[in-house]
This record gives sequence, structure tokens and C-alpha cells, in this order.
Amino acid sequence: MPFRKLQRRSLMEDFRARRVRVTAQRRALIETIQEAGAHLDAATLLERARQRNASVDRATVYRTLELLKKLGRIDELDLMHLNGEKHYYEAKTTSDHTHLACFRCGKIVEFASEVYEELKAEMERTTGFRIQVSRFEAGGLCKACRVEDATGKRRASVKSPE
Amino acid sequence: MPFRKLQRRSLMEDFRARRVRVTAQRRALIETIQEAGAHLDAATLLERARQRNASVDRATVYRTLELLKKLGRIDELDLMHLNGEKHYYEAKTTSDHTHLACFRCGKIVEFASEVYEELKAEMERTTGFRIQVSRFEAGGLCKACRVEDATGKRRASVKSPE
DNA sequence: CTGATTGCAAAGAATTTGCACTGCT
DNA sequence: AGCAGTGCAAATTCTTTGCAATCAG
Repeated sequence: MPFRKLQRRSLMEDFRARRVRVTAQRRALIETIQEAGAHLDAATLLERARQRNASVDRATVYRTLELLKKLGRIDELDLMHLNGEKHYYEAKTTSDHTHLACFRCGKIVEFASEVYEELKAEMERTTGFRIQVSRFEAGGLCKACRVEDATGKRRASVKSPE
Repeated sequence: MPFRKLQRRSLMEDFRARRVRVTAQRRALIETIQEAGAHLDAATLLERARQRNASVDRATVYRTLELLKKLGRIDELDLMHLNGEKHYYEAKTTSDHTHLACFRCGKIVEFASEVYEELKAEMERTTGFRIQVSRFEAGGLCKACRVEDATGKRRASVKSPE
């Protein structure tokens, strides 16, 4: 296996090491992402970060997301376009995971497994690529929604993913 | 009765079975997708389909792509946003596969494996979801580009994925 | 016939950019 | 002090929509 997971630096350490300036806006954005838990879109991130620092601008949101992506500190998701074309972001945690979206009720389930790690390793071995970032998303029906469909209940409108 | 291409025939059968109307525009779009091989974005699809039927409109492209997605006949890809936010489409013909994008040279490599199938099966078992569509995309450096980086060659601009 | 499908043009959603000002380091 | 970072507004890119005309079944 080409890469081993190294202990992760804190974001602020990372910023200093790379001579990336720590501004009030970036701090507000990073704190918001880290406390959110999961799956923020850019508009929600802007809204919440503004509660910490009212001056944060939309452009800064996108520029900071770009920066964090380049630093490998966040993942970008589509969540199967359940709610339009926007992207969702989450802090990279220790274990890489996949996302499953229910087309009926909008529920998002995360899933991590050895098989996923093995698949990435196999891809690197077979293709010669060094994988830097990966994304596995699936859409379908969750168990509850399959049961509801079977019993003929009316389809609910799709809710926002959480 | 003349022999027809397998692909086309089964798709038309699919249309009839579902009472979906077969229009000249849809035929042009479907033929274009099937003959392209892989990875068309909407603008390219429009341009090529117009060579078969000049009247095809951008709106019809998107509406037909939506239809084919719903029918499960195409997959939608991002190819790691190597070239902006647009989507790429490919006919669902061969076995399900993942996509690897090289951030340096833009090359796209497809990858299918038993491990991938096993991962999807495990996700269904563990979560209770029934997966209808899935997408695994990864980005990194291909073997050649890693070598070039190591030998200090100049970075080439990223080309369009093919 | 008649309702699904289309072209056209305009709107919409998400993201990016140019530029002058601000504030880290 | 110098230049990376920012807000603002406008621009761009990609996709969707309303509507009258058209055409497949």
C-alpha cells in the first residue's frame, strides 16, 4: 500500500507551516465546518460563518473551500444531486467513508469499511495511479422507504440531506 | 427484417415498454452517446447530435439526459471537476466501473473489479439500502506524471479528459 | 386528435473573477 | 512595508423553465 496515514496536524499548524495567513474570516469558516459535523453546502456555510463574523463574504467562502480542498482538509460531495447541483463539504476525518443517499426521503448514510480501503489499494496497484482524493457516492432507497413503497404509501417529497 | 445493433434495439424496446415517445431528437442524442464511447459533456453532446439532426436544442439535450438517467441508461460523472463543474455522461453498457483522473495530465482511466462489486454488496447488506446508482471517482497522479514530477519536468497544463 | 415533446429565449443556481481596499506577518 | 486576503459587484458557466408550436402514437 503506497501511502500510510500520518498523524494529522491541526489546521492552524498546517496554515503556519505553509505560510498561509490566518485571518478572522478563515477562522470563522473553519470553526463552522468543524462544528457542523457534516455536509454543509456553501450557502449554509456562509450563513453560519456570518454568525461568528458578519463580514464574511460569499467569495471568501468559495476561496477558502478551494484552499482547504488543496490542503486536503475537506472533501467535496454531491450527495447524488438530491437537492440541485450544489456541493457539500465535510472535514476530512480519520476514516474515509462513502455516502449513500435515499432518493425518496433524502436521508444520508455514511459507510466505512475495509473493503473500501482494499478497493482503493487495488486501484493504485493496478493502474499505477497515486490516489490523492476519492469519492464514492451511491443513491437508492433506504430500508424504510422500500417498505413504504411496498405497502403503497404515498411518496413524500424529498427532504434536504442532513 | 434487417439485423440491428444490440444496443439501439434494446433501448428502443425500453422506450416502447415504458410508452416513451421516440422522437428524431432523442434518436440523434442516443446514437451520439452510444457511438461516443465515453465521457461526453452536455455541450459536446449537443454539438455532435446536431450533426445528425440540426434542430436539436440545448434544452432537449438536458431533458433527454434526465430521461436516460431516470431510465438507468446512462451514468453521470464529474471526473473530479478537472475541467469546471460540468457533468459527463456515458452509456451504461459494460460492467460498472470507477474513474480515475490525473490532476496533472487530465488522463481518465476506468477501473472495474470484483472488489468494487463486493463493496456495493456490503453496503447494501450493512445499511439496508437498495443501491440504484453509484459513482466512484478518484483523483491523483498517474504513473507517468509521478515520474515526470520526480525528474523535475515542467508541469503541463491540464488537458480535457477523454 | 391530444397530450407529450420540442425550440426558443429568458431565468435561475452555483461559482468565479476584477479591482481597489484592508490587515497579517 | 509589502503583498496575501478581502468585500463588493459584475461576470461566467452550466442547467432549468415557461410557453406556444409541433408531432408521435
